[in-house]
Amino acid sequence: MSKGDFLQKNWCQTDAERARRSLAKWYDSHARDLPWRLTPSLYGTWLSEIMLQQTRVDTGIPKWHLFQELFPSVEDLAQASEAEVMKAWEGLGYYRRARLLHQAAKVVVSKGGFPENREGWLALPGIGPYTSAAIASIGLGEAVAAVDGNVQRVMSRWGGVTDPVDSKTGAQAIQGVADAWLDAARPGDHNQAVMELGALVCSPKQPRCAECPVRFTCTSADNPDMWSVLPRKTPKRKAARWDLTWHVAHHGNQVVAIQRPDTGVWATLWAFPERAPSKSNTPSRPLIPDVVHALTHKRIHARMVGTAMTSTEELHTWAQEVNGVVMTWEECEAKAWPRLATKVWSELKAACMAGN
DNA sequence: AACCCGGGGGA
DNA sequence: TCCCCAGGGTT
Repeated sequence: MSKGDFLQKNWCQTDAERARRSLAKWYDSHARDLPWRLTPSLYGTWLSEIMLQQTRVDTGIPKWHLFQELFPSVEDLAQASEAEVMKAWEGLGYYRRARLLHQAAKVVVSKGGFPENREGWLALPGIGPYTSAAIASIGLGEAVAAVDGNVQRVMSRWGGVTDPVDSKTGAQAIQGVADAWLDAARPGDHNQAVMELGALVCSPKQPRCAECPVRFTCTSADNPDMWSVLPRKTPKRKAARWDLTWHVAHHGNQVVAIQRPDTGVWATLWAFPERAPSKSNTPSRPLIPDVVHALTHKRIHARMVGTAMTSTEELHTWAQEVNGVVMTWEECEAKAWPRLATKVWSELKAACMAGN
């Protein structure tokens, strides 16, 4: 490191070492009893890290238990069908994670076991810089600093990093602080301690500086002018409106459903056609009030339109046109559907059945 | 570097 | 409403 770099920093290695020791002591008494920490395994750690990508711990816990029950080992996961994995993942979002997890399980089994270092993990589908560092440090004891959203927040505030954390210079600065903090003797506990600190104390709004174990070396401690603007991030576009219509062609207890394309929103999940039946003898009618469903980058205004077909044959003809499938409601429920569908499912079904 | 990809919870 | 969450992949 050059002399100029050192002078621009408002923290030094001694501060980082103090913070590390203080944090370790704090973590000993504040670590949460998360399920994957009780009987640690590479498989359980891997599952948790994939599920917790952009997902809150409290949201991930039930799914982690479900996967442990349905797919107790990486071999079980690899042998399961993609449909089974997607159904288990239903509702958790970012469905590509489930497919990449499944693909990675097959790779792991074909190679006879889990990777033995960070580089090996990084090569697996769905494993990036953060997840590889997390698994390697927690599961293999490799001395690497894992940087997630919590760490970005803690490090930017503590070290006074004002460059956007998602810019090249900002990311390098964050990595520099995280590396300086790293406890190479117990990197797994250390990385989890930093994240725990970010989740429990150094929260996005109203951080609890009075309870913070590293406040004595922190650039932003008790300084709202600092912590309120850190971490800085490049601005994101607001969600665009998406007017979506699902056409539910139904007859008796059967409907026409489609599997969505393998790219784009809700890839490979099941849904209803967005086109209206072309030659139905009966008029279409809205089944339920329009639904507003917010995604990160799309604000969906969904209209559910039903068409009562006059026969099962007509249902099949329409299914062929849209490359769909005729299924009973019960058969539909065995597939993985977007949250938009599951949250109105019972009303949708009732409205269709009432229209027959 | 910018964009895409879900869904939910807290302020 | 807005922001953020144990991010990764694609362009």
